[in-house]
Amino acid sequence: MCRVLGCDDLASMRRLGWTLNLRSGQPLFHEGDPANRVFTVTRGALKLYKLLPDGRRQITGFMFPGDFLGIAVDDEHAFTAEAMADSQLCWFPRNRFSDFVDAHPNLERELYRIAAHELAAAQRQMVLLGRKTATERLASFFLGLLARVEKTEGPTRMIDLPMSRLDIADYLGLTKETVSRVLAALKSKRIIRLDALDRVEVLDRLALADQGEGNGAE
Amino acid sequence: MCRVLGCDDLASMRRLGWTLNLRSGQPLFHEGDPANRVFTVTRGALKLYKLLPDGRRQITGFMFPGDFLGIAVDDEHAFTAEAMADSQLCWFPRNRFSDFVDAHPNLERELYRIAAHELAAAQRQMVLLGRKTATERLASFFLGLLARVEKTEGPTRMIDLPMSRLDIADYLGLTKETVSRVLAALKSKRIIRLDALDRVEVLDRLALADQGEGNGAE
DNA sequence: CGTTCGATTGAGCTTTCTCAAGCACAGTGG
DNA sequence: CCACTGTGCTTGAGAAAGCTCAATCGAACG
Repeated sequence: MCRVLGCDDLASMRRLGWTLNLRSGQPLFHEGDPANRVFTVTRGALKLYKLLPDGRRQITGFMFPGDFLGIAVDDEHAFTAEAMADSQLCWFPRNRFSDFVDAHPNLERELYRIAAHELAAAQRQMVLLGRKTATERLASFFLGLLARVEKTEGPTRMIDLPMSRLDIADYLGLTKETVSRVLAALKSKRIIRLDALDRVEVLDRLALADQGEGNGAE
Repeated sequence: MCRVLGCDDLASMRRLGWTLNLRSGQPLFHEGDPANRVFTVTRGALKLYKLLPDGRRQITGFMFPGDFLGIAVDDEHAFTAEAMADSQLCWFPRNRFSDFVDAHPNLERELYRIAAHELAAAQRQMVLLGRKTATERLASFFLGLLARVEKTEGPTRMIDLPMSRLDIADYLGLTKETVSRVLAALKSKRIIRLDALDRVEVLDRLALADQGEGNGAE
């Protein structure tokens, strides 16, 4: 029904997939759940997060159409996945997926490639969380989203934000209030414009890059 | 001469490996360098880090004997690797390694498994960096080191710290001063003892776990 | 319209950082 | 054998970034 990975020679896999729809706010699975399926996002947007026992939350990533969701250790989900907007996914039973992977060495390699990319992204996020200021975090966040949009849709200055301020805060290791304040500051400096609450226009990408990449003195 | 991965059926690979020695403080490679080799640590300890243009540093991980070092995107290193103590590694040319992997499907799977584990560790570190207090970060750090030591050497209360306070700080997203102060606090609470500057004894593992896992009110 | 919920703004506070001084230990040379 | 020196660690005091709590705003929806 739908494809799970981007590999061109995997079209045959489409026949094995089921479709699943999620309403905004609905969880796909929880941290600790047995990971007996693998997914590809086909529509919408999800957030992935981990919770501390007292409720503090860290969002470890956002998923958009085309993203693969199924890397797991010991067949157990390491995070919760929840729809931020009405979403559609394609899924396979994991054991069937494993069989399929066994039969297709290229797919194994593709899977590894995806994991390596996610690892590199996680390392960049560690730098952000450990060492960047609030302004730098927001700037990096927007540049990352922009790069992602432009990869599929070509050059643009508009970014859609399917996530709330709280989600952004929990992704960047800040509070929603700080996110609001930094957005206000970036607006007043004419670096961004808020077309709507959930839609940002990047007015000055160079200034944003300056702020985002830790070039020392502003 | 030495093995790169833990897979038992890969003993034959040992014949392909070269040995490399590093003095404490010596870099193995830098972020951005072409990644034309893969490594396994056989002795010593390394730190992996990324720098911001202005010099701020985030250590993304530490490597100990048995650890594999070679996951890369686009054959480029995403971080710098530097010896924290005199170290020994085993290495292969990456292209030869790739050929070998092609010929051994199990190895490909093992590689994926390693990447998945590292990704899970990176996600836990994001929670630490984004949401934990200084005390919680140190507690989690010690518990992680302890678990790692115990995995190979059985139950113990002693942890060796081959890294400096600055390294710990740059791993936990703190300053060396804060690390020192938190250590002093944990000492005065009789939760840990400093056998030497680079050697910690865990006196009260439960208290450490309480502090480390975000159980809210202390 | 009134309500609701997320976003924004404000004020004061806390944690952690910064800067600076002091300490301890290892290595060196008198 | 012991001062001397360098380096990393610790401790202190003040500053700052970001957090908390609280009030207000504003768009969406009945």
